[in-house]
Amino acid sequence: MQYHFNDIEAKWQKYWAENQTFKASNNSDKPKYYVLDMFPYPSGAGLHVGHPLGYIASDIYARYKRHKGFNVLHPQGYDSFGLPAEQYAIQTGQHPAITTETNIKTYRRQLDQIGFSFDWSREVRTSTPEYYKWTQWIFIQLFESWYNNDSNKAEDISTLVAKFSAEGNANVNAVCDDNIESFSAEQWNAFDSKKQQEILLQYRLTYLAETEVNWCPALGTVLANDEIVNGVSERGGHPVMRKKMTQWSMRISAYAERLLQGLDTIDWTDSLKESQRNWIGKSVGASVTFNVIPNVTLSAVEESLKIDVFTTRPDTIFGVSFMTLAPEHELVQTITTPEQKAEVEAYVLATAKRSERDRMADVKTISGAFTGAYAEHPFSKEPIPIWIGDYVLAGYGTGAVMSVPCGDQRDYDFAKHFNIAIPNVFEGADISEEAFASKDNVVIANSDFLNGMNYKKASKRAIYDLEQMGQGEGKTNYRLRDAVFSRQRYWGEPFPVYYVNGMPQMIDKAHLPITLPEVEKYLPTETGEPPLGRADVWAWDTNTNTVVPNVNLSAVEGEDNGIYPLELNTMPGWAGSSWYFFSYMEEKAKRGEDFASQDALNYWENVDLYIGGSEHATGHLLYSRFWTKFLKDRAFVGVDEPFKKLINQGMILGTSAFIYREDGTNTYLSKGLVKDKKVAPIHVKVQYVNASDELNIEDLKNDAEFGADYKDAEFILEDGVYKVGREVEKMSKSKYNVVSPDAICEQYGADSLRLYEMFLGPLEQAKPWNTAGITGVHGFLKKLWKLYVGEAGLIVNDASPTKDNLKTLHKTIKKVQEDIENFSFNTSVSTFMIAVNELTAQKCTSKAILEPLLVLLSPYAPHITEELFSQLGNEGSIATAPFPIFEASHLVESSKNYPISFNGKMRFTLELPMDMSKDEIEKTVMAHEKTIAQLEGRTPKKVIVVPGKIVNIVG
RNA sequence: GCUCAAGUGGCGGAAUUGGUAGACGCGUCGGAUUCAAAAUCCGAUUCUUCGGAGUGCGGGUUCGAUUCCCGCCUUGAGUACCA
Repeated sequence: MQYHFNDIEAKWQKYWAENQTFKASNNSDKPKYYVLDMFPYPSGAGLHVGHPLGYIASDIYARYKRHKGFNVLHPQGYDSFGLPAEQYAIQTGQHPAITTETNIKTYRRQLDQIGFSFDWSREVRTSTPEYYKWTQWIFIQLFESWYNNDSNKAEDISTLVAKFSAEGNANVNAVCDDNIESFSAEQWNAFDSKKQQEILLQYRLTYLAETEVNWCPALGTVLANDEIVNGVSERGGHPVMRKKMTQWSMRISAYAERLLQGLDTIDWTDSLKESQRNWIGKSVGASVTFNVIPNVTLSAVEESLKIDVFTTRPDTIFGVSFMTLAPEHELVQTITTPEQKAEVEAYVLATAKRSERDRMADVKTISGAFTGAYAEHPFSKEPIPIWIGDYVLAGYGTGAVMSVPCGDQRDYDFAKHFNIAIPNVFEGADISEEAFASKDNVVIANSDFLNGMNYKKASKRAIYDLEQMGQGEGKTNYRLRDAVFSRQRYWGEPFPVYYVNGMPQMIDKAHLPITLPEVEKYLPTETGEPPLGRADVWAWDTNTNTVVPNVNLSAVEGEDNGIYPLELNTMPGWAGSSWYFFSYMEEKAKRGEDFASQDALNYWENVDLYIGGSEHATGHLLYSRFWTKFLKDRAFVGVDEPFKKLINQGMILGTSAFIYREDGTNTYLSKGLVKDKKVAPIHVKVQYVNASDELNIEDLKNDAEFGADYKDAEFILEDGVYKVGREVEKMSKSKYNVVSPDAICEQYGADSLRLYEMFLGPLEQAKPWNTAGITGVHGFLKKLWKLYVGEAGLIVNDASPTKDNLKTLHKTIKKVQEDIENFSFNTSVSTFMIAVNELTAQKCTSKAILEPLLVLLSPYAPHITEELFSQLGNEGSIATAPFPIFEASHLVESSKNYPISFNGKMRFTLELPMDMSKDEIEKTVMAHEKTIAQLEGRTPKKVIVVPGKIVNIVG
């Protein structure tokens, strides 16, 4: 009987679906284990062999945990809101919901054929109203919350209102907007409703603000910082510029410290934690206030102008010889003297013209201008010239720095360039060539009361004195900015928000979801409003609590018919993906009444193992942590971190193939003939190239898409064949190097694909795909089959296992278990190959060996093992069979070479039985030592055995 | 520039706490089977001037280093005028 993998795989996939083999239960005596993949965006191109890598790894782990007696939750779903579907809709007019549905069908078919043990009863799609109802609900919860620094958590906005009406805002310690005016309880209670709403908005965890955003004209939308790569949009590579817009923002900065601290409690890779740490960018220092010295211009405007700066080096405050403001700083116009006005204005204009990208690319050129104004040093009272310079960024800190040229290289370069004094405040430091930027081995000098102190002591003292004078305070700064939450797109979650007198109002939970309206086109309106502005029905009727046509909006000023405009923006891609892992905790059919049932949340807690790409380090993974912490603060969930352990699978790369067209001709040269000739390398589809890099010219000429281009082309062969060039690149449709899992499954089977993807190399490493190698693992599966099934059928019997059989089995159990727990799936594939080769050589037919071997292999190759398991006479799925227990006694070898050392010096090795105890080894070696000592005419020395290592003889 | 990860045959990659480097697979070569091929099976395969040399390069620790330490080089990823 042959190994008919296609039949076997189809049979068992059907069996699993019909029997709901992998359906997880929300109550069980078994311990729980939650294994999650980052859910895919269902793109039109379908899956290529790179996509399932992480899914295969997590599936192996999930199946292993089931064998180990865990109640495993292993769900899958789709991140189905997104830009590609919308862009496709703009081009074709096809509704994104329809393309998304089509794409999901393709994905589902492709996932099913690989044999994953997903519990599909819990599927999530972020674009369905049943799901985004709760995304909208979470948004409302954020709106209804503020961050109390005293309790260090988010609280209901009502506690803030209570404080305001009882004592005003003087004692409120909240994370909020800058420059909030202070008011008393009396004032608060006297404010009208609109004023109160405006103030509260400055405290809410999601708030409307006029912010400078990254505007992408080509995409017609704003982008978050993590959606921009090298100054262009991550999707499409379009230019991005700065623009002021009123946008919803998420006050993630409130959680900066907890997001940082939380990293110590989770099992993620160091590099990923490091990325998040850098992104959060904590720096500890002080804010220092400099008073501007009044001059001709200023006296007319304001007497007591102040400039706040942030510094990490308050210890060097006596080294300040100038100040630098960002050209965009709000005080620049005010403080500039008439003599300097022309120069400063020219400089500000020149900087504004340069794009963000130019400014980033050009860090070498030093430029700036003197404002003519001076500030007073808080301690020495010396006048300090105030400059502007584009090396100071408006967006970080206060947009102003105290420049200490002796201690900061950029200040140093600036001072040298403009001939500003560089006072040295470090004892023994040479600053003739460059600044002394180290914080270690610092002794402060020329600094009055700070002299002789180190960095730590001087900083502390400087801060203390500044605080006493009211000229500054200790301060921690974070790079993490609040996240813009509005997108000018159609295919996203609508906000549950309408506006009364320009103030946002939340729609009550009872009336959610607010579903996406139909629009004719998916482009922004002619007046520049987001696509939702095209909807005929997009206003909120507070009388009926329904969405109604916009035409009913009150037209006459002062009239109020209770119908108001709805928010036109939609939420960003990361909204739905920031909480989907909680939604899986309940079956689709049982969702609805609550965002997730408390029982389910309490049972599953958080994700035990999360597998996905590292490209989400500062996006999805940070936002999910933020929302989880928020939901925990408001007692909606019980956990502080969403993902306990995280593994980043490496990318599978494609091997592109090139043909070489000689310049100016229609002639293509085989690779070896190119030499010095001028040629243009052109990608060709990899399916037309065999394992020896030989091109099938006929197939290429018959290609439906490009065949015509080559009809009249001449191909110059070498040794009778056309050889292509090869290059390893990212697998991508545009590089024609995509290998589809469908073809692999058809030709070799899903089990071969699964084994081969694992065999390719370490999970976390990037590695090139090479289809030729799959014959190795496919051959292994055939050998495995032949070990169980002969010409006439099953050849497994009840023969008792030999010592060698047992040794092979138990060494395999040990290795495979270790490998799975360490996520080194590649080496266990080798282990299986060795085991099957050994058992074949041993002519093993014993069921006592061959049945446990199937269980070991079943996470990797679930179909063939199910089939053989069933042929061995077992009822039900192998998935629930217990993992075999390792017995060390079977591995005892007859002897081993022990290195013997004298006083740490290696002298000889001694062959001793493997199972000898420590005492016995010592005794045996001692006997040898006595003999040697007698020959060498000395007294014998003491023998010490270091277990597993070497035998030491000391004296 | 900074941070992190990694450098081992023709290729993908193995090597417990430092203990016989190159497991396993691909490819290549040779053989068996076959009229022939596919498929299958068996053997060889780091280099070598046959002395040895060898895990990016140069040092160090050790009886012993792919593994630990120091200094370089290269590649990949992330980040960037962060005060």
